[in-house]
Amino acid sequence: MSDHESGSGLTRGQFALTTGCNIETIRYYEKTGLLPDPPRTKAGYRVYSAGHASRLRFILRARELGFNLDDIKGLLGLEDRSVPTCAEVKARTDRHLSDVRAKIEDLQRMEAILAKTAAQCSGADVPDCPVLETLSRMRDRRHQGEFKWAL
Amino acid sequence: MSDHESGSGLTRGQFALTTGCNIETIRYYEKTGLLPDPPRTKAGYRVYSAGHASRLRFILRARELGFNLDDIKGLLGLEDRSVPTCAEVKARTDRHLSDVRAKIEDLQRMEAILAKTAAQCSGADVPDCPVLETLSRMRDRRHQGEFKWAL
DNA sequence: TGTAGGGTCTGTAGCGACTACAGGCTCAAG
DNA sequence: CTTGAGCCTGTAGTCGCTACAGACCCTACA
Repeated sequence: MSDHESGSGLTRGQFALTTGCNIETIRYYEKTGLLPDPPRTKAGYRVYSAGHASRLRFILRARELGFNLDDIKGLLGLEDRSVPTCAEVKARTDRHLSDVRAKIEDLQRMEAILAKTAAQCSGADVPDCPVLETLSRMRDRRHQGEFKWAL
Repeated sequence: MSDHESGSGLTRGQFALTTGCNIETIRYYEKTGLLPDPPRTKAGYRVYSAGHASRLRFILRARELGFNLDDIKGLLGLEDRSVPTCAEVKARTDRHLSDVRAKIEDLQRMEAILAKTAAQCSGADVPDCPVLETLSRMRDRRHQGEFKWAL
């Protein structure tokens, strides 16, 4: 780098490697305001330092726990003012936790039905199939719209 | 309807109401080939009949069990030829079932950590928070990229 | 000094499964 | 004949990335 800044700065590629985050994801987090715009070299190359790394790791861990990016902005205090209080964080976490539990329940319902019907399959090279039977006859559960998250 | 066809045809709105499916979703399923293009009145209005209804219900039930639209095309025999064999359906179902189980496990991991850390919160109006502590210090699990489905 | 190759820059499009809207047409009731 | 509801089409937005095109820059080697 003709442009080299004193010592510890990382390029985008190095930053991606050391944090284990996809290089394009980093740019996306900057665009959406989760990561601050890093300083640049004269040529316009980003230069990352330790502060960026610890914030990115925070974000990645929050994603691992299933928080969405808006939630993470809240956790980082990027929404209204500075660091949120424990009460605010707890409220957000509790909301998220109940979402997670609801998803688990939905998936367990699916799992039970799928396992039961698949177990009835002959596995033969014939068109008669218990799974298709189930899908043709299953009673409406009026849960439509509640399971949409599952894709 | 000046255009009325003999008896049992439904308009798009009626079809949406009786199947409980969003009106735009129906059009989307037609566009993507899951539902056949229905016949039209002279003015271009769609006319749905019993066959459409039972296929749409099949699709909605498969979605309730978490099958994606490609899977559903396969289940409906829209991919290669006609009705798939029991063996093919079972294979698809088993694949889907193991996806569902993997998602349940991921969510349960999240749930455990979230519940544990949220339980440590004072809930007070202070900036010190066990959740933020956890997110700042959590060990890397090297599961990055495996939980991405969860949003 | 020239050049080849890698890395970086920007903006934009694609994924899946919808959902929503704009602007126009048609239909039935009053 | 008007009014308002419903239908038509095409297109854009959602979320969290991911991938690409075309340009620029930087280093290493001949």
